[in-house]
Amino acid sequence: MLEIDLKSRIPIYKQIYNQIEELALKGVLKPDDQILSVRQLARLVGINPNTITKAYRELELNNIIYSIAGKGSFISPDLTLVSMSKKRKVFINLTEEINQAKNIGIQKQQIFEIVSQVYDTKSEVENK
Amino acid sequence: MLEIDLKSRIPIYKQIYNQIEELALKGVLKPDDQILSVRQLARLVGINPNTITKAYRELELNNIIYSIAGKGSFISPDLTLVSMSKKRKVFINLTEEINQAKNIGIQKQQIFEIVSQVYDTKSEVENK
Amino acid sequence: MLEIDLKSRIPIYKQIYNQIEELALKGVLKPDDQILSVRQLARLVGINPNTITKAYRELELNNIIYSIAGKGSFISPDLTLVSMSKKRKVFINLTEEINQAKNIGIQKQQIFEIVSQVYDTKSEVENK
Amino acid sequence: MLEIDLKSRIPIYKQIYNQIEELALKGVLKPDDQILSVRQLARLVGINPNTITKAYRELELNNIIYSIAGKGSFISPDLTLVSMSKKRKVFINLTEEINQAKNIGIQKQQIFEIVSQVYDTKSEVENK
DNA sequence: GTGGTCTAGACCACC
DNA sequence: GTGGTCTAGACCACT
Repeated sequence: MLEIDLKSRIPIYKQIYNQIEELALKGVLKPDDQILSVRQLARLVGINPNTITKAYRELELNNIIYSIAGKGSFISPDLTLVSMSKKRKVFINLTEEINQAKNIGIQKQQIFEIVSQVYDTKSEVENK
Repeated sequence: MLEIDLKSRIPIYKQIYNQIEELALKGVLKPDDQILSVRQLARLVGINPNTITKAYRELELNNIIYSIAGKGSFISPDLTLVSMSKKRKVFINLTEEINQAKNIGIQKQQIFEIVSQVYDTKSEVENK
Repeated sequence: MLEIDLKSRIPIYKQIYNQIEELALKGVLKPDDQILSVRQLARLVGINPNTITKAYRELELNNIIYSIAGKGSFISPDLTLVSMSKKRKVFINLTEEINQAKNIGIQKQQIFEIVSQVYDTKSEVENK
Repeated sequence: MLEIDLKSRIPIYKQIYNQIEELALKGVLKPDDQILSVRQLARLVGINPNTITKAYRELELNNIIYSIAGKGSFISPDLTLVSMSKKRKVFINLTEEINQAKNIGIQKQQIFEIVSQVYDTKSEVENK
């Protein structure tokens, strides 16, 4: 289900966060789907459960999953809201960065190349 | 000299910042050139001097201009350093943002549209 | 938490900036700690919220804090980087300023006095 | 009279500026003393006259010398004013830098060491 | 509630 | 004249 790169500069908990978020926002995981428990996932990917807990905590803070004590963790039902607000953020940030690029004289064409390069390579898990 | 869009969702001070940065980094404004005073520019574009001050302050913090109380504001002499370090940052951030956009399912085409929208805004310098 | 001297020739926003920077870089405030909101701090020290905003803005531009509209302001997680690059800068600038002082005939003793004056200002953290 | 370091990162005109300023502020050159003409000094130190001109122009702008067409250049009579305002600036900058040093946890003792190091080495011409 | 932006108007020191 | 600081009060979007 998940791929962890132990050598990456991206913290492991963030890699887990990003992949679950992506699966949820893209609809692979449906609302109210139960996801693996902290311990199950920890065993599966061979990572300390505390790290998984940290990822789940952040996912819960951002309303991507919800956890019920004694039962498990589930995908939030109101993901469209999350998705919308996240999309808005990305749009704003992207516009800002493109503006910066324009300011220093980078050509439109160069940006198209970066875009193509990102979209035409395998999925990366870069996030912030 | 500058064009302000009061209806834009980009803050006024940021619009001013962007345009002066662009003029400076592209070399239209030369090192040690004096730029309009806070009050002059405020009168010219019809907005509050505090808003101009905010833009100038930010420009100064980023070493794009320097201000001398009682004398005026001037283009920094060492813009190549700014430009170099900025170029690196912009490439990194841009790639990261595009990656995020991809991760949440935004299509390549939509990004091209944002790019075009930013680049096709009229601008005094955009004539190459 | 903070002490403001309204009669000081150092601007209020700079006093606030300095004290929060000091608390953050010395590790009293930990990464991701939430700090007082603009309005809370304004009420606490009895000055205008805009002045606090100015201090926080500067702290954010220098990556010492980060602010999220609607949530609050927090200590940056990557303070070691800030601290490192800042240390280099301070050493260079300090040496340069001392050199200038020497060049215009200021005595060593006078500089020692300034240093003592700055360091012997009461401060919550100055207890080592 | 003057020492020029062609390999220094400090611009030659600035080196000349600094040394004449130092001689004037320390009283080695007295008010209304005539200094070498641009051409004389250029020949003496083996530098292009344009560079000397630039140094003299800045000295005149800062009221350290005054030039009379056809007669030559002279040390300003009101150097105490210059000296005072320059001293004030240095005091302010120095205080600011020491504050910064304090903020990142540099000890008083370390600053004393830098001061001693600067004062106990031969005169440097560092300036900004 | 939060931070972000903007205005209007004031006073200061420096040039 | 210049930039720098500060106040008082307003509106916005987001949580």
